[in-house]
Amino acid sequence: MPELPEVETVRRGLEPHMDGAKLERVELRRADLRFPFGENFITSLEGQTITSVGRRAKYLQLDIDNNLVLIMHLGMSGSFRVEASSVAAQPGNFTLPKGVHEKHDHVIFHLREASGQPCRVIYNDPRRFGYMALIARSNLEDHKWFKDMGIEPIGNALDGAYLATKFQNKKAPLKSALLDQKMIAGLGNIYVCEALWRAGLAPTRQAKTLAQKSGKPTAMADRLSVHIRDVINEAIEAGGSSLKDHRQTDGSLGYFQHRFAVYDREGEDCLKSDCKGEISRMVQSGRSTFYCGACQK
DNA sequence: CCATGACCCTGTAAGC
DNA sequence: TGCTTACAGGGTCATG
Repeated sequence: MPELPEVETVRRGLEPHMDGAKLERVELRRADLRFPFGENFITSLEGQTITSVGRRAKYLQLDIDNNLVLIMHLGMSGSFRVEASSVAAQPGNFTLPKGVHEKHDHVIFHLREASGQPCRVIYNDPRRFGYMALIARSNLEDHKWFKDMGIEPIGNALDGAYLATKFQNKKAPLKSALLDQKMIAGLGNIYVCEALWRAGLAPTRQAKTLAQKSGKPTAMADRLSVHIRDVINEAIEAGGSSLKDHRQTDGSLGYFQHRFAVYDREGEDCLKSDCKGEISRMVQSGRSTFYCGACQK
């Protein structure tokens, strides 16, 4: 499910329950996801308190009060659900009703929320492309997953000048360049397609054609940067996209998929006013690209 | 440097 | 109804 807007939606769903919560028990229902859990995964977490629930690109980052960071990546099919009591916790030994294991529930965090309420956070991942790892806070920036990571697509760092500079000598197709996490981290297949359509730029165009010889940003690079930021922000506001029934942590559905202009719309009419084209599908670097051949140049 | 394909794993939908 | 195939939001690795 996970591009940046979906991961951010998950983060916002987890934060009220996990920020300040104590990890009373960590239950692993198998030895690995995509990678094995570290040997000390459980013992490093149990009894500790979560001090913040953050995100970098498509990675969730939970700060633990023993100077470790719990990194969680959702892969293609990972999701969380929260089981919390709706009634105020009673003093003493209040506990949640026994939970029901669903297929592909792999990790269960048994929490005591900052408020004192008991809570379970359950990670489910049919394809197991997701992963979790503990990294020392002091080594985080140097870790292989983060050291070459590009800028966030939302925020001030992304503008036409950044794109023009980064793409200066890039012969790769624009679509591939935008998927490169070393350029912009967190952009995935869907939102790249959507941003290119909004900007009226062909996914096949060489990335370097957005950069001027002088190195100054072109109108195209400016336009693209604006549309990337807009589409990501709009998707976050909409609670992400609910493909394949992916749900938010409270079980509700995001609805941004209803606003896809090109993704999964092969053969349908282009939605740009005055454009008579229809949406095509092609494969670039092994992934589907959806685009309008008539208005994306 | 770049492009392509295989791979990790399971579920779903389409086609026969 | 069953079987087979293609495909899916990510990311890494080997190969040419």
